[in-house]
Amino acid sequence: MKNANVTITDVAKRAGVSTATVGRVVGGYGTVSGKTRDRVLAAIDQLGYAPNVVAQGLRSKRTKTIAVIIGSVSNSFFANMVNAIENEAAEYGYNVIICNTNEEPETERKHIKNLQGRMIDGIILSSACTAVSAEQLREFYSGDVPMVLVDRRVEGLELDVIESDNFAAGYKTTNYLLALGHRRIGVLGTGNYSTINDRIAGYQKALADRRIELVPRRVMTTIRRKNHYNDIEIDNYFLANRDVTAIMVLNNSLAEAVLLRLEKLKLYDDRTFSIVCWDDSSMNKLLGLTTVLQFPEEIGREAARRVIGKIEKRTLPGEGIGLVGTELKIRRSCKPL
Amino acid sequence: MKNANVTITDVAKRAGVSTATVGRVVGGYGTVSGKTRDRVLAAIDQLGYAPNVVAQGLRSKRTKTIAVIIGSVSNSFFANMVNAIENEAAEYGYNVIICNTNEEPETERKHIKNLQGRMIDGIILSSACTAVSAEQLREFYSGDVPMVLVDRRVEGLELDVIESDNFAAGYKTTNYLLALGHRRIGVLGTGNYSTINDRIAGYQKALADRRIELVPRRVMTTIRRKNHYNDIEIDNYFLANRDVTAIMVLNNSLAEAVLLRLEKLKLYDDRTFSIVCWDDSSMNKLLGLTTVLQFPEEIGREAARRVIGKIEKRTLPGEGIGLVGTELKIRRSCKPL
DNA sequence: CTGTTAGCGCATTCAT
DNA sequence: ATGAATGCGCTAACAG
Repeated sequence: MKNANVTITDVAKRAGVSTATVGRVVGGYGTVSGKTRDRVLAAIDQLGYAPNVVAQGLRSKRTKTIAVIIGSVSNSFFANMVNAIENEAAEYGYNVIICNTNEEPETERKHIKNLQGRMIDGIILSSACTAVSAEQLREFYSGDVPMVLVDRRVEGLELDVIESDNFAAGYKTTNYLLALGHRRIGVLGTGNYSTINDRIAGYQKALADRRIELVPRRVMTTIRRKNHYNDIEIDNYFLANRDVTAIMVLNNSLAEAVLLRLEKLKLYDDRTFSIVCWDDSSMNKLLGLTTVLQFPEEIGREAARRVIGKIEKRTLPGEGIGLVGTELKIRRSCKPL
Repeated sequence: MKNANVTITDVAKRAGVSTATVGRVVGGYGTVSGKTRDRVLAAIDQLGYAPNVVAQGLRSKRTKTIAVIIGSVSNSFFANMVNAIENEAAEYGYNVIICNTNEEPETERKHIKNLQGRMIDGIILSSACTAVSAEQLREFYSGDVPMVLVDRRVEGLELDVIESDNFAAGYKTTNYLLALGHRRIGVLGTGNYSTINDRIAGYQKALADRRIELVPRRVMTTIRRKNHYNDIEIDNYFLANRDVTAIMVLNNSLAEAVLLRLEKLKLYDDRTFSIVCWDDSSMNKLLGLTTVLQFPEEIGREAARRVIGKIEKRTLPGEGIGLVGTELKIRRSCKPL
């Protein structure tokens, strides 16, 4: 890549004007006569001048950069979200820096610390922390840099959040299974994030609506150890819950592990029960799995607009939606009882 | 996030030394007495000072940032690669900016143009361009900024490349099918990238080794229109190639489309032929698809080390491997004839 | 071993 | 409408 060696001074010399004037036409502020503008433009073109964003940043405190902090870009939900963020940001001339936390609060802390010195204009955060103490809060966020939360809420962080309507999703999915006649419905999820908790809350509400007893052992939310799942735990769940006739698997990554175990246990082949998954994939399509579709692209797009709006202190068109809907895509993995 | 408002000057005042001295202890260069170092360190700690990377960059021409230019982070191969790049870069204190080209050379051009002014230290590029004219080449790259290619080679760009050994993969996969007794083997792929071409070259070599005739109609490489596949084209392929007994699908994204069509056409269910896919996924595992595994993490890791090595003009441990091996994961989708 | 000084490229106030 | 001058926060000579 060519280096940005040609500076505003070179352009000024070439055009026979001062650097201030060049700055005016490049930055589009102040007033410049048509004639000099043309001359400057010509010089810029001839020299192939591109403004040095770093110098601009140092001077103006704006680096046209936003950071996205997520668990991992390998997660397809985040990948699609980041993709949308990047596309949207590019529209507005922003670059995006990605930071993987691997879902470790400590790594998240490090990234934020590192970002301190980078004069980032804004942050989009899907935090690995489920709750933040007052003290941490100060370290994490003191209001200088615009920040929006995505996908998950964080207790103690009063910030804009763009997230799926997880409660509604859990509620309508459970109702769908209930309508098919299922009464003993299992739930498997991972982590203590608001996403999972909201979905489970929706599930509970649906049961309560029909005065159906909630059996705690049917809800399991801790099946992970460092990015891979514990097969034994999954097996034990199914052994202890042979009575369930339907299950909801709240994570896309978990679904694969569960199905693999079910195949081993010869449970899924027997069509012993119905199953609903979260987040679509080629697997879900090919296997005909009924799936709750989220729209990470929409969440990403909106999050990008939201931060950029805050950065530029203006309202971007379409801004305002914090809750993004979901769709229950019915395929053939749920049967009436 | 807190802003990086406390500067080197504040620290200097606090510690009762000059800014130069602070710079020395922060930057770890020059010589500082133990006593003053302690005083500076204490001041830094008290003030919560973090160096302003933007100012550092402007001054030292090093922003500790590398850019990754890819088709899309939504592509799981790239997502895993980017993930590894970010992890590795973080180890060395670098941030990574992602740029999606959507596989459009024009968008790629725009990103590179934008990057010009950002004082990026290095670039990792998976180009949407299959060949670059000498003129374009000059615009793209003049050697000032270290750049390495990943996944794909670009004709006319004499740069380090980190890629899968696609030729070997195509060769061994074809030989595997030949060993099972297949003689009429179909190939479906997308794009004119070196990846696809190399795999096909391996296929051709394997056939030639056994003096088996190459039938052009069995090789199809143009089934895409703007990120989605043309079902009719896929159907036509299979109608025109009813005689093939095995197929190799060279793209992960294409595999899904192909399987979906096969399901519709009732071809796969009939076990009419054997199938090998590229790049693993939950679908491949659940469906028992024999798959050529690539290692995007390894490619990403190596690419990161390579650019950083070039940036810092030193050799990082383990550096040097440009060709990353693949693994033919045999499952149950290929049957002897 | 440490301080002084001079920019890096640009935006911006103050003159003119 | 335009130019001169200043400084953003830091590094790197150069002195001492």
